[in-house]
Amino acid sequence: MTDSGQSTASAAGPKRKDARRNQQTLLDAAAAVFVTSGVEAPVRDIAAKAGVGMGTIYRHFPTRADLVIAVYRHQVDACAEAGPTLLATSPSPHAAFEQWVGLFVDFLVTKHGLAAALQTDNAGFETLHAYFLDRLLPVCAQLLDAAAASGEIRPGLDAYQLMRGIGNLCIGADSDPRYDARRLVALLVGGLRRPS
Amino acid sequence: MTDSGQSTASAAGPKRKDARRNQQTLLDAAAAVFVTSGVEAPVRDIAAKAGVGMGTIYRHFPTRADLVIAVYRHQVDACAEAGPTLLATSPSPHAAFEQWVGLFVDFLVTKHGLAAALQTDNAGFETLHAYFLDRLLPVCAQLLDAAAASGEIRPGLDAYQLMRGIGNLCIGADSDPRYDARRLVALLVGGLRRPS
DNA sequence: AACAATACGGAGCAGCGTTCCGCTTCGCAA
DNA sequence: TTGCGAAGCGGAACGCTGCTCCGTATTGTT
Repeated sequence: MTDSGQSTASAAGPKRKDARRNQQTLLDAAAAVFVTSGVEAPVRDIAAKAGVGMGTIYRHFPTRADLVIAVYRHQVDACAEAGPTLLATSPSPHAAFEQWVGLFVDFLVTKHGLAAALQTDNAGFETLHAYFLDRLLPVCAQLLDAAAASGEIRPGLDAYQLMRGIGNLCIGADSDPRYDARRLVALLVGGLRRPS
Repeated sequence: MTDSGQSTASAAGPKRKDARRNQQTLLDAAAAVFVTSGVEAPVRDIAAKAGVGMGTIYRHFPTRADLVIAVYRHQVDACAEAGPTLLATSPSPHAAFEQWVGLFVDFLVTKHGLAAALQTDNAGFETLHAYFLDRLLPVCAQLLDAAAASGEIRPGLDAYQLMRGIGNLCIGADSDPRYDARRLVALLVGGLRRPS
């Protein structure tokens, strides 16, 4: 269930050349449409933008969630890999933790509708939710544990809840200038700080 | 635009008796369906449960949001009225504020899918969003200001962002036992506390 | 050049919110 | 009681989704 390269866009790509080309075209089109219309843009729009039929899209990406994952995979991976790096290069675990949270929030906030799609109740996007969790939860947990171990924050909140909370706070952060998700997330993680 | 009794279920109800009866039947059916299937339940289900046609539902409640508002109006009003009361009876403004937040969170968390529906990006529910804001934002602002004036919390976060943050944190709180919205909200408002 | 294997396109299905209009029911007036 | 306009009703129908299915076209191998 945690495999990669089978149900989601396979790593090497299909065998035939036209198929590989279409897959890339689709990824580019999807990325473009996601920027303008959000992650929940109609599949037909993406197919039209790519100049392919509906069948093609679903053959390459069995589910809309798979397409979203494929489009953002690199950035999610980058975010995951930034965790250990920050932990190694930051003056304190807490600083690393806060920087990583900032990275995560920036990512979510700049992807129109992604945070909302991540919520489980959104039908058809469970795979997306699961992917983010698989990829980022261990990283978040590591940072959180390190910060707790260094005594800079109160322990007792698990990484899962923290990530869900942060994700939730990012919902609708675009499309509402009065709402500043970064600030609220800062407040939330500020609430974790140990009252020294 | 802030009137009541016209576009949403009118206070006195329609003139004919059958219409008034149907309106009540619809409210009861909707309330029941919301409990079992959530706020985003298909309109057809509600009509079926009430034993009326689609036309009837849309004549009484021009929009699904109007129906949701009508169903929860009493509870929202109660929450709004609790604000001043708490402020008058609590030992400190900050205590009143925290109690009110607790009330608000309890309300949201126990209504399956309501918090999610409140987000603006959810098409067709803008009216719902607006109603909650109209009704609760002044109350929240009053409590927040009082708590800030008493020096118990840091000023600088407006009530709008706070309410949106709380609402967001409540999304998906049901249907996920691992997620405790109350706790995260407590953390968030805890982050507001003045470091005395 | 022939032929599997593979991929493609888009019509079609089911489920949603919402609209529309012919028919029914209500309640008043005669 | 009866007549009748107005108010209300039901559900077929529309447009929009995500997703499936299969006849047709493309590919690359023999």
